[in-house]
Amino acid sequence: MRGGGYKATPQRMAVLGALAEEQHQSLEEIRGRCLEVGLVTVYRTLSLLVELGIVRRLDLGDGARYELAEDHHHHMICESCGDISEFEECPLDPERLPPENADFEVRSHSLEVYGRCGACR
Amino acid sequence: MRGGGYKATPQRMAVLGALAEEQHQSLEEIRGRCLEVGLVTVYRTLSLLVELGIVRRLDLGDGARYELAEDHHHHMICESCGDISEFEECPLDPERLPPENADFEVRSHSLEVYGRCGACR
DNA sequence: GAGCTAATTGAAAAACATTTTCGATTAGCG
DNA sequence: CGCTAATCGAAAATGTTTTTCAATTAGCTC
Ligand SMILES: [Mn+2]
Ligand SMILES: [Mn+2]
Ligand SMILES: [Zn+2]
Ligand SMILES: [Zn+2]
Repeated sequence: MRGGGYKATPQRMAVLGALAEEQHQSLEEIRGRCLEVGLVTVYRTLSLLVELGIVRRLDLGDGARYELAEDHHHHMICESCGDISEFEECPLDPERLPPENADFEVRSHSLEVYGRCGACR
Repeated sequence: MRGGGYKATPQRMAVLGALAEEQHQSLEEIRGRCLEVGLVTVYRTLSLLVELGIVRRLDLGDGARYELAEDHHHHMICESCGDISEFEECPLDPERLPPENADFEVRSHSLEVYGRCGACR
């Protein structure tokens, strides 16, 4: 973070701290964990962290959510209670990407699985 | 559409016509293809069509996009020019879903592949 | 440790996106 | 041809994100 000539401000530390407390939070949830940081700064800091690759932004249909960009993983989303859980084992068959005949250089992918979690069945 | 007690209004037909012209359009793009339909009605009609399962809403990070809900397929998104292309062959290994030890009933999934299209290399 | 400066912050305003309201219109039915 | 519940749309309300700009400050220099 310092490397890029960015200042380590208390606001940025607070947002990072909020992100560390829980994955997949909305901006408002993050904001709730660092009320001393101005709204504009939360927006700006999240944009910056995403830009720097420190944070990943998720679009799961109910507005943006943010998570610390750790290892490659995927999400299971319960359509009943909205719970989001993670899993690491990538069920993609690398042989089949890119698809046959497609002239495309694959850089990354995102996979979300929808259904019902154990608690909701 | 009639089945559910909904009226087949010219506005709804126009929005469906716009959707048929191209996949993955934003609301504003759809609106551009049926200027005779009021903005509020475009919002309402898209919500209704999504509700009815006729249209699918995509969240690819740059705002909502809509497509006629045809067969199951996935998307390749060019990070350079933004082009979105489709492919049908699902590269998921069904053996590996749900992941081991996960107590989750899989209903559906969405997969997006990011990279560079042929034209952008 | 004090001083300097470019980076950062935050309150207010602006811009943009979506939903609600409610009176006017109309598709579909008899 | 009426009737009526469904639909439409302009305006207002609400919600979200970005821009502005004056005040503050982190990190560097001396
Ligand atoms: Mn995650
Ligand atoms: Mn598609
Ligand atoms: Zn659940
Ligand atoms: Zn491209």
